[in-house]
Amino acid sequence: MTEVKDFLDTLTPISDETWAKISVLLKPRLLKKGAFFIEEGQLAKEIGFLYQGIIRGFYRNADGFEYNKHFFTNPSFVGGYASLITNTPNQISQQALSDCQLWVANFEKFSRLYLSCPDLERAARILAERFFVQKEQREIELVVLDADQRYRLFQQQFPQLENQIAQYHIASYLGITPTQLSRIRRKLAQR
Amino acid sequence: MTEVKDFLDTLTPISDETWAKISVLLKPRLLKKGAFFIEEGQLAKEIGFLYQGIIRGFYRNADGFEYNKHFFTNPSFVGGYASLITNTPNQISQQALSDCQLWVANFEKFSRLYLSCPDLERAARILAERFFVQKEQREIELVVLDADQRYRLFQQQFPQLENQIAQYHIASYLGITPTQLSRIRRKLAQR
DNA sequence: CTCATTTCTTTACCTATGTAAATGGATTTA
DNA sequence: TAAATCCATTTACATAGGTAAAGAAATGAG
Repeated sequence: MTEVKDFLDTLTPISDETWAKISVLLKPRLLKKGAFFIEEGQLAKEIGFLYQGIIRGFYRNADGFEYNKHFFTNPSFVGGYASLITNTPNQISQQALSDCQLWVANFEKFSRLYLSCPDLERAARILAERFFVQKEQREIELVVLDADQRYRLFQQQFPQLENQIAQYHIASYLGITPTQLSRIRRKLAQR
Repeated sequence: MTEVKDFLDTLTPISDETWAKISVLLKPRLLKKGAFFIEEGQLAKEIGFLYQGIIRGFYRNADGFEYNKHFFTNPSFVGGYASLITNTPNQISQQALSDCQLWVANFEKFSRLYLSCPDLERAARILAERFFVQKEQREIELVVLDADQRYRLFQQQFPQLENQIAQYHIASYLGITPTQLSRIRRKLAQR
């Protein structure tokens, strides 16, 4: 479980007492490629820590249209964050794009520790702040950049991912169709 | 200053001791229509609480292109949140769209209170979580909805705002040009 | 009230991207 | 190996939205 402790310590130092309380909540879980960690429409109950593998988080509407919001690569927290926080049903799903290994905890128990562990609540604050900063950045990119700039940015931000996942997942992350991504790739290759 | 206390209490109850420490940091400020609270390129130093007026937060690139990320209406915290958190220069600016009244505090002093006031750090955590949820929602809307659906959503979410600010500010919030917004408005009016 | 400025709308044209369908390569399954 | 499936690419066409410029309407200053 050292993966979790190390990650938390990068946010803020976690005391041994706090870590003792956290660690008893963590259970190992394997997720086979294609399996879901969370699905839309359900109330999220668990928070996960991905220490091996790739997970996509995506929005799916009633027509079956899918938009890949994010690719999670280890190390990273995963889970229906908005659902956990607001206690409303998940709008998004998370699915393994490779075989994955996680530590999983009940979020209700986890977040109850905030009351007795200010250092953990601090870590949670810092994590939420970082999530916000990431989302704000993504928002700007979606509006200000066109699709081929977003594609090149994706290549920089996830350099190892392009060969590991399907093109249509990348297209979906960029907010375009596989057709358009193919056009962009052709144009870029012509130089 | 009760506006600030009341707002914090909606996040989590704030003790009298904590409030005493916060309140000495707060200074009143007037912002005339058109004035900036923060500007891009600078390091943010202050956090503000808007209790009267309208402020736009926007991104501006090197070509002068502007994208209105958000409209702040009272009551609301304002400030270069990402800049404050990450201690990097602001990417965004915030400008008064009407005469505004704020309470302003030095963020460094404010956030140092987290160490001695767990209830304030809790409020900060909850606020960051809410900001994240808002941004995630906005991201989905930008990708999944087309411009006229986003326009109708804007009308619902800011019902009082449409008559108070310029069309081109709304267009910029929607991620389109005033030309396109005008086309959308014409089409909607024809029904 | 009048003139000047700003904002909104309209038009013509152009581009990025979507849709649907066909093709061919790659991978999986029988 | 053969068949079936999945995936990336390509093509033709349709549409949302951008750009530039002009005109109309609203706002503001003197």
